[in-house]
Amino acid sequence: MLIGEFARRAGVAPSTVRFYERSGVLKPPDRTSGGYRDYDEAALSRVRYLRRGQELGFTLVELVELGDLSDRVRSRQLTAGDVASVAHAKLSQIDSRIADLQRVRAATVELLDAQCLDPLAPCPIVSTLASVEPAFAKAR
Amino acid sequence: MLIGEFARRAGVAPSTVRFYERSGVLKPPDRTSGGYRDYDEAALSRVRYLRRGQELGFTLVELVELGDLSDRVRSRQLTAGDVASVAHAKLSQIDSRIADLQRVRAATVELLDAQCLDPLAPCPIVSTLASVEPAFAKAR
DNA sequence: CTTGACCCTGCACCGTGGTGCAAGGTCGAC
DNA sequence: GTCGACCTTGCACCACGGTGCAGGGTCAAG
Repeated sequence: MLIGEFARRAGVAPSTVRFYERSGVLKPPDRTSGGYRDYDEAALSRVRYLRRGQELGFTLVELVELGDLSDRVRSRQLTAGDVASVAHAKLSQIDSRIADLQRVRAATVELLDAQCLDPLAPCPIVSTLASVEPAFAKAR
Repeated sequence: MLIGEFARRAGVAPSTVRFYERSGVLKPPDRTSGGYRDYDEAALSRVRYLRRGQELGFTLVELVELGDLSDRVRSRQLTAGDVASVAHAKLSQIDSRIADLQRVRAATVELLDAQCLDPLAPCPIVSTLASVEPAFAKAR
């Protein structure tokens, strides 16, 4: 499969596919006799994995690391303990992100319930976001 | 309050505060007689609001728009319907983001339960991210 | 009246995640 | 054999969210 069809099926631009290769997050495919990139289904999964992960807020570097991690697990170069500690850390990150979003969601529902339409009350979304201690804000 | 103390209390670097001003997301503060920026508590809330929103994945532009929106609601320049349609759109965005994260969370828990330690099975996180149709992936 | 901590402006630079373009090569159809 | 669609490389450029530095000013303490 040449880059045009490949990119279409992956839902990205050909230039993005070349960019992924250049960046080292997608391994260089085989080439046809004419020098064209020739992709297989595995490469398609890889790109979909990257796109999906990006949508969820992971960086390309994190996605590469995550993939490497699961590779090392499969090739038994990693103990269960190694994985557990990485997974635990990731889990608490994800949990606090979900909790944050649920707070914003609740504030949005409040907004929808027209509580924010009272010109004297502060917008619940804005005040939810504003009322945060610096120590918390620093935890990025 | 001068920029140093202000930045410390907001949990950001002074250069970041100047950047926010330059970018138009933080309104220029008063100046002391010596020409120093002189911040008040309201500015502090504003920066905390921006940082918090950024953590939740909003861009600076979105946060400015959100703030403007709630200002216009308070000054009655906007109808309830205007707000409702914006809020509805935001709500479904937030909901699908939460659902996505919960899927990744479930996959991470699976990983923790050592299901991924079977060298023959695919890592549930990686496969959750990879098994996505392009139509879905395009919906950004 | 100097020293040191802090502040000012302007400008260049950084990483991340791409997009666009020029100049040229490949290939199937006509 | 030439047309058009597609591919190649390399390089420049973009938006975003900053960071860093030079060259200079302000101000309180000693």
